[in-house]
Amino acid sequence: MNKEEELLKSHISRHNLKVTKERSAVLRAFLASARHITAEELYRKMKDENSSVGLATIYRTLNLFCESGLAEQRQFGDGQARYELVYNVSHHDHLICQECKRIIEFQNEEIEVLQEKVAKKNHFKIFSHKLELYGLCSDCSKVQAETK
Amino acid sequence: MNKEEELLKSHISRHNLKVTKERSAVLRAFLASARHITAEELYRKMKDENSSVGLATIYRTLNLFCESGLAEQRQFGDGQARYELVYNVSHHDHLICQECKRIIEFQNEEIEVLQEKVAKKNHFKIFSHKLELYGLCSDCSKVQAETK
DNA sequence: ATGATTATGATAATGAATTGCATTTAGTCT
DNA sequence: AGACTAAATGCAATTCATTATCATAATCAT
Ligand SMILES: [Mn+2]
Ligand SMILES: [Mn+2]
Ligand SMILES: [Zn+2]
Ligand SMILES: [Zn+2]
Repeated sequence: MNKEEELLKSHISRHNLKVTKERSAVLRAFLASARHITAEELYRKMKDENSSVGLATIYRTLNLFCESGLAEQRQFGDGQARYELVYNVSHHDHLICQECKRIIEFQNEEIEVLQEKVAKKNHFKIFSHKLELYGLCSDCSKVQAETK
Repeated sequence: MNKEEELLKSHISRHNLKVTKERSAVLRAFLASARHITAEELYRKMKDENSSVGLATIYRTLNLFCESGLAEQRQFGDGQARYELVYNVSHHDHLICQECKRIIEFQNEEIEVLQEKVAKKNHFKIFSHKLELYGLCSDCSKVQAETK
């Protein structure tokens, strides 16, 4: 049993929930898929692999992952929630290419410190934050330069 | 005719659109309302002031404002788009109180510079960004401290 | 194994936002 | 001013992601 499975099961037992084959299957598929996956994408992926779990259950299970601290939901502005593993993954923010939809992760401790400074100045207590940089990745910048 | 009206009318004529009483009314109401208003809120406000414009037109007009560079849309995670005047308003980011929903604006040039640095390191070209700090404002922190 | 409780799948419902369409309006050209 | 054309409006219908409902099935403590 891997760390992620352990975390989920501990959350499940702590809340009088039940371990089901669907939940295990969704966890397996989730851990095996690319970061920042949508519910619909995960649903299709599982269907393609002949392990069909209802879409409603995918949504329910992804929410469960978030409640357990295993995953977090992201909104990158395209109207679909994306989910990513955050357990045993260090905090990071995102660069989002508006052309190819690529998502690049980055960490910047200086920015984090400055955020706290801003909060302090405003007597504000930060619980979470969202920093997203939208634009063009290097590949797409090149293409655009060539085209014109 | 104020600056905002001028900007909008210039966009309108440049795109062979038309100045209508509805658009003028929405602009007036928008400029007179609090920052970060939702379409629904603006709709209600106008209805209350006996200047009823259809909700679809409110949406269409707010989109027009965004296209003209007068306003920008924000998503603060509650599932409803908010709009704010950005013409002749300097760039800023937001602190959002999860308790009372208050929105505090701040500017931090250091963070902006660091964002560019991150982008450069990743050969990324930034077109826009979103920095939101979620938590408790000073008032709500106080209440929470007293309650427990 | 039983039984209480939780989970699932299928489908309906929700809610913000957009769209189609018949009608109205704005702006331009006589 | 009147006529014409393109654009705008209101209303209802539609879309799309997500959640809720509910009958049935599965889990798990006893
Ligand atoms: Mn990430
Ligand atoms: Mn603002
Ligand atoms: Zn790209
Ligand atoms: Zn507050």
